[in-house]
Amino acid sequence: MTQDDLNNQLKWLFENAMSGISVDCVAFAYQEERLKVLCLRYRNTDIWSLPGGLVFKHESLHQSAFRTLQERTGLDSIYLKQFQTFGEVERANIKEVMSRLVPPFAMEYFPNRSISVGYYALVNHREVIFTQDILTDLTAWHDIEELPAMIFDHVQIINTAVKSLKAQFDHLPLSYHLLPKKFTIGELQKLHEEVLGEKLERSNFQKKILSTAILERIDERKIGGAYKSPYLYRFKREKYEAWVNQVF
Amino acid sequence: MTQDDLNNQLKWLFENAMSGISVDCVAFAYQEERLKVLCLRYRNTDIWSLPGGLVFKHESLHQSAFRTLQERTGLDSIYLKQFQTFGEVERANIKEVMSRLVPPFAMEYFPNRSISVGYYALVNHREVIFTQDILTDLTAWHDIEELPAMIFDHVQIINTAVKSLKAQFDHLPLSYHLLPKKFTIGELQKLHEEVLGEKLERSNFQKKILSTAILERIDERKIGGAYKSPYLYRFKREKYEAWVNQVF
DNA sequence: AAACAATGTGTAAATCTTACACAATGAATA
DNA sequence: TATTCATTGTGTAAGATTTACACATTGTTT
Repeated sequence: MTQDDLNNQLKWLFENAMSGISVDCVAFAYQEERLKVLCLRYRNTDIWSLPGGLVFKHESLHQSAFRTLQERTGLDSIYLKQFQTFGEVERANIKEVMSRLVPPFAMEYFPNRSISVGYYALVNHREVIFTQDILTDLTAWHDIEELPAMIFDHVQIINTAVKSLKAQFDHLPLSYHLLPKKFTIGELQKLHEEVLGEKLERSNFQKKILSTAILERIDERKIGGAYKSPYLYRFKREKYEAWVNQVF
Repeated sequence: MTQDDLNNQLKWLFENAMSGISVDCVAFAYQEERLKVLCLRYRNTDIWSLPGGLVFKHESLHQSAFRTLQERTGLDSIYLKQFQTFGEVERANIKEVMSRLVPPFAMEYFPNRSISVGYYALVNHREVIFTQDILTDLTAWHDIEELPAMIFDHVQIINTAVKSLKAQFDHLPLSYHLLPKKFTIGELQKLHEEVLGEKLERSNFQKKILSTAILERIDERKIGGAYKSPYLYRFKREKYEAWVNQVF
């Protein structure tokens, strides 16, 4: 990677993208019974950021968010939801931060102010294959309670995304995107408790979930766990898709 | 208004505002038992649009939405809520539409594509004093079921705003912004029915509303109505403000 | 003065939520 | 191998909330 390469890449990017606007993605995964967020580390620093970037002139906001995450994770099925746009004047001290992350000659490309459209994504971390890019050298899942130092207002963006996720989680079968294909009701309950931030009563949770009939029991039990082996379930494709179409 | 005036005004505007991004406001009012939206008519045309415009380099998105509505309505107390950002590539055929609304020389200022951040507002139409600007000659309330021909995707933006309003109306005392200071439970119920799009059972509605204790009964009855005069109520300031602070 | 429709209040039925009980299961323990 | 035991699956009663409807009250309408 030479200086010319970076220069050409940035030049091309800023010529083909809209100015003053970017998309940031809060990609959630459920790993080791905790909610995690996908974060990127800038090369040779301990400064992190959300995946995201400029919007090409020929792509929609949604397409931009999808492309960004696809490049990072290799996934081609990602649940994406726009949740808020961040437009405070001082939200991103671009010049100050970027002067520490890119070579001086590249600074001319960055604007004084940028507005960020926030999307949250739900992904199955088991299917993710990370890819790095020109500016970053590490991609990692971070517990939402233990975030690293992040640029701009990215911590605030994450916190807002968590609130939106909480608010919508009850109504929608969002667990579909976070759990493995087969799972137990206990695992599903743990996920709900983690997202909602409160304990749920086991037997009532089971009845409530099963009464929606969106799950189907598999003729197979979870082995290797402690004590009695619970049944495994999976989402019913028809039911799930009916819901997707209903809410658009 | 000379051509020079318009030219100077547009030149100044595009120099001092961010490019490629705008704010559009869906201002709701409750008038004659119907939900209405504030619309603007372009001079010498029958083409309408939402109030909104470019974001100045020194103002936040929220400030921009507030300024726009304040200039139009004279109000200095407006409930504002960002609800969605619209970023489809083809959402606004700017060149095509603007060529019919402004003189040819002004066309150079308009970009090919613009992203719109949508805010909905709740206003008390009784306190509104309309003001026109350089491009528009009429400001009017339109029933959300009978919208005029509008530019770009403004009809879609309105429909999305209505959905957001519906989704939030149950949880929040939004009626506060739409009703006069004093009102009857019957009037409040009509408003709820209009927003939610369904009939509500009278006596249950009354009990539910009063059980929240956010209203206080005034020692006064509504006169001039048909048959028995109902009590008048108003929102309790403490209760309402407690809620505002709680939700931020 | 009587009729009337909207209003204020009450209540029982139906539904949903919550709390807890208990037997079944199969891994853990001895 | 037998016993223990935490987890799981299911049931049920109490409590809370929602829904439907009844009825007396009120001030206008006739």
